[in-house]
Amino acid sequence: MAIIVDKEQKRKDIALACKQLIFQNGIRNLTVSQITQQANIGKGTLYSYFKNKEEIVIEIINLLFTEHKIRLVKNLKNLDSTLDKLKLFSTFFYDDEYIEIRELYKEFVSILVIKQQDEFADFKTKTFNTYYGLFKEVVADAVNQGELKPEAVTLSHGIFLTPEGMFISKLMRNDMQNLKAEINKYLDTIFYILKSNNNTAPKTEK
Amino acid sequence: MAIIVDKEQKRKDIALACKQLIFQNGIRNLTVSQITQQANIGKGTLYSYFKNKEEIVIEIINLLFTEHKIRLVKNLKNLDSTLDKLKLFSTFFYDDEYIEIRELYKEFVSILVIKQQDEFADFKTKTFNTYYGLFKEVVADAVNQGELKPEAVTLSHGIFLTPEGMFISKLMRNDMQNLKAEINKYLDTIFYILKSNNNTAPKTEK
Amino acid sequence: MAIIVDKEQKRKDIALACKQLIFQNGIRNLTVSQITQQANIGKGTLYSYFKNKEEIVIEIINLLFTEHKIRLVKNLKNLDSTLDKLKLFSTFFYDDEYIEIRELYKEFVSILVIKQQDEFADFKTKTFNTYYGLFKEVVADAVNQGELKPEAVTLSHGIFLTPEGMFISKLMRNDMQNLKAEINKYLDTIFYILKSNNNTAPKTEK
Amino acid sequence: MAIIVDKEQKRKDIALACKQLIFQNGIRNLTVSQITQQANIGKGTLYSYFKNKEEIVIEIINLLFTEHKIRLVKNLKNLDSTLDKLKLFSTFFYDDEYIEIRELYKEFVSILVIKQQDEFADFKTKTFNTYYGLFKEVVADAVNQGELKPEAVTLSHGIFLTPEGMFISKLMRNDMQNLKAEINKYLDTIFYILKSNNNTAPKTEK
DNA sequence: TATGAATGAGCATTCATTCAT
DNA sequence: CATGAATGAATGCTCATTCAT
Repeated sequence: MAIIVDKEQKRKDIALACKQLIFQNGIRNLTVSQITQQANIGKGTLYSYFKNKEEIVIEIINLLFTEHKIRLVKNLKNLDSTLDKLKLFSTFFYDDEYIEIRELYKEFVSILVIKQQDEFADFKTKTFNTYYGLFKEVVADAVNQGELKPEAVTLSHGIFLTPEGMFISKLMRNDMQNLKAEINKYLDTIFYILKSNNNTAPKTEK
Repeated sequence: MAIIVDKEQKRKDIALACKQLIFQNGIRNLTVSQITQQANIGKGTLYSYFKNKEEIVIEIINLLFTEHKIRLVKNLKNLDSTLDKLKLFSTFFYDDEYIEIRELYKEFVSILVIKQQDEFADFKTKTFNTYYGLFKEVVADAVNQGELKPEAVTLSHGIFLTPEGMFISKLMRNDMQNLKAEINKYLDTIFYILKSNNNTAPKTEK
Repeated sequence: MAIIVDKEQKRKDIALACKQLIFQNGIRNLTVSQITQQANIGKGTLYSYFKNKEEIVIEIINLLFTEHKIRLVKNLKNLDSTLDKLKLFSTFFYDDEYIEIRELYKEFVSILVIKQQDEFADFKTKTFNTYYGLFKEVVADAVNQGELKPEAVTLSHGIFLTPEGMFISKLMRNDMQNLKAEINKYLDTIFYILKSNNNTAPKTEK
Repeated sequence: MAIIVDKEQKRKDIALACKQLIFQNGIRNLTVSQITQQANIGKGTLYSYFKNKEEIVIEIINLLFTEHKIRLVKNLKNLDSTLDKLKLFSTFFYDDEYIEIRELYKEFVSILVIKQQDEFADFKTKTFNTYYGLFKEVVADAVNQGELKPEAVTLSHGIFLTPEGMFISKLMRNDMQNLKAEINKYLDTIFYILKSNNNTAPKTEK
C-alpha cells in the first residue's frame, strides 16, 4: 500500500526545516539548493510541493508569524491595563525577544514595498487584519468602559501604525537606539490625551 | 590650457539625464551602461564625477527631493490654517503630483530598510531633519499661539510619522485607494483632540 | 628667455617622486594618475618625457638598481675573503635591508618572464652584465691567485644564478624562511669543493 | 533516478577541452566564457565542478605535469649514466618536446612569483617535491656507489635549481639560444668536480 | 609648453527552474 | 514518486592614452 502523504503537513515540515536557515541568512540569500539540502529532499520534489521559491518563503513567514501571534495573544491576556495592552503591540519593533523575526520582517518590508506580488500582499493583509483586529478590540473595550474618549476608535488605525512608521523611519536613518523610548512617549501622551477624564500627566519613560 | 569643467554642474547634468531612466526602470534595474548612454558620456567619465553607482542615485534623489522641498515650503507659505499646513506634509504620500518621486521613494525605502548604507542613511537623515523640522515649527507655532494643547509638541514626532506608517502599510497590502481619506481622517481627529478648546467635532472626509 | 629644461634630469625627477609610491603599491598598481599627481605635473606633460608607462617604470627601476649597485660595490671593497665576497651577491635575495627593492624585483620578474618586451629585457641584460661581471671578476681573481681551481671560472655562471633559482623556487612555494641558510650552505660547500687545496670541511650555518 | 556523473572524470574532460585554449591565449587571458564554449557546457555547469576559475587552471596544469612526470620517470629508467640522468631533469627548460608545457610554466611562474595564492603554491610544492625527490635519489645512489663525492648530496638542492635559475634569467633577458649549452656545460663541470676520482676533463658541448 | 577631461573594452559568478532518468 | 545535473543571462568598474584648448 502506498504511503499517503499529507501535502499540507509536508509543506510545513519543509518550511520548519528552513527556519534556522532563514534566520541565519535572511530571505534574500536563501537559495533553493540550501532549502532542499536542509529539508533533505531533491529539488524536483520541492517543486512538487511549492509552485516557486516565493511560495516557500511565504510558508515559512506564515509559520513564524503564527507563532508570534499566539505569543502576543497569550501576553495580552496577562495584562490588565489598557495602556500596557496597547504598548504590547509595538514591542515587536524593539524587544530583543523578537530580534530574529524582526530581521525577517525587515526583508519582508523591503520586498513588499516595491513588488506588489499578490501572494505576499494577501499574506500581509491577513496578518495585518489579525493584529489590527486585536488592537481595535482593546481600544473599543476601553471606550465602551468609559476609559477612553470615543475619538480613540477613529484614531486607532493611525495609532496602531505610528510605531511602525517610527520603526521604519529610524531604520532608514540607522538610528534605532531610542526607538522604544520614542514609541512609549508617544503612546503615553496619546493615551493621556484620549482619557475621558485626564487629570494625571503621563509618566515619561527615561 | 585645459578645459575647465564645473564639476558640480556636470554632476547635476548627468543626474538629470537619468531622471526618466530611473522612473522607467527603477533604481535597482538602473545599469551603469544605461546611464552613460543616456547621458552621452563614456563610462570612465561617469566615474570621474561619481565614486560609484550609489553616489549617482543619491545625486538624482537629492535633486528631486530638493525640488520637492522648495515646492513644499512655497505651498506652506500660501496656507493659513494650521490643520491645512499639517496635512500638506502627507500629500507626498498620495497626491498625483508626486507620483514619480513617490515611486522613487518606494525603492529608496526598499533599499534602506535592509541595507544600512551610510551614504543613503545620511541623506535620509538630512531629508528627515528638514521636513520634520518644518513640521515641528508649525506645531510649535500653533501651541505658542494657544491654538493647540502643549502635548501636541510631544506628539509631533508620532503624528509626523503616522502618514508614512499608513503609506507603507497600505503599500505592502496593495491597498492604496483610500490612503488619502485615512490620513486626513486621522489628522482631522488628532487635531480636534489637541485643540485647546475643542467644542466642534472634526468634519470627516467621505 | 625661456627656461631650458634638462630632459634627462626631469625624467629622473619624475621617477624619484614616485619612489615611495612604487614601494607602497608595487608596479602593477601604479597608475599614471598617481604618478602625475605625485610628480605634480599634468598627464600630457608626462607623456612628453616618456613614451609610455612602461618607460617610466624602467626609469624608476633603473634608479633603484643603480643605488643598489653602488652599495654592493662599496660593500665588496670592505670584504677580504673570497667566500664572503661571493656570498655578498646573494644577500639581495634574503637580507631585510633590501626588502623594498626585492619586492619590486619580484614584480619585475613576474612581468619579464612572460612578456618579452625589449625595453625591459635590455635593462635586465645591462643589470645582469653589471652584477655578473663583478661576480666573475671575484672568481677570476681567486683562480688567478691559486685559491680556487680553474673550473670555478666555468661554473661561475651557474653558481651566480643558483641563489636566484632558489629564491624564485621558494617564492613560488611560499617557503622563504630558510632561504639564507640554504644559499649559504650551497655556497660554503661549492667553495670547499672548488678550493685548490681542500682539507678543511665547510662550516655549515645553523 | 537521476543521472550519475563521475565528477572526477568530468573535471578532467573539461580541463582537457581547454588545453588548446590555454596554449593559444595563456592563463591570464583565459576567460570563463571561452572555457564553457570549448567544453560545450553552460557556465553554471562549470561552477558545479570547479569552485572558481583558478581551480580549473590548477586542474589543467596538474594534468599536464602529471603527463610530464610519467614521461620523465620512464625516460629516467632508460638511462644508465648518472650524468645523463641528472641532465634529463633540465631538458624541460629547453627541449622542443616540452615547448607547450613550458609556455604554461612561464605563466605559472609569473603568477606565483607575486601572488601567494595557496592553491597554486600547494600544487607547486607537490610538484617540486616529486621532481626534486627523484633528483636527490639519483644523486644519493651515485654517492652510495662511490661514483660521486659525499658533498654531492649537500649540493643537490642547488644543482637541481641552477638550470631553473638560468632558464628564468635568460628568459628575462630574452636570450634563450644557448640555454641548453650553458646548462650542460654547468652540469658537465660540476659532475666532473664532484666525481670521486676526477682524472678526465668534461667534454664541453660546442 | 602644459594640461586634464574624456574614453570604452573587458569578465567572473550566481541561482531559480526544468526534465530526463 | 523522486532526483540533481544542466542552464545562461546579466553587470560594475579601471586606467593608459589622446588631443582640444
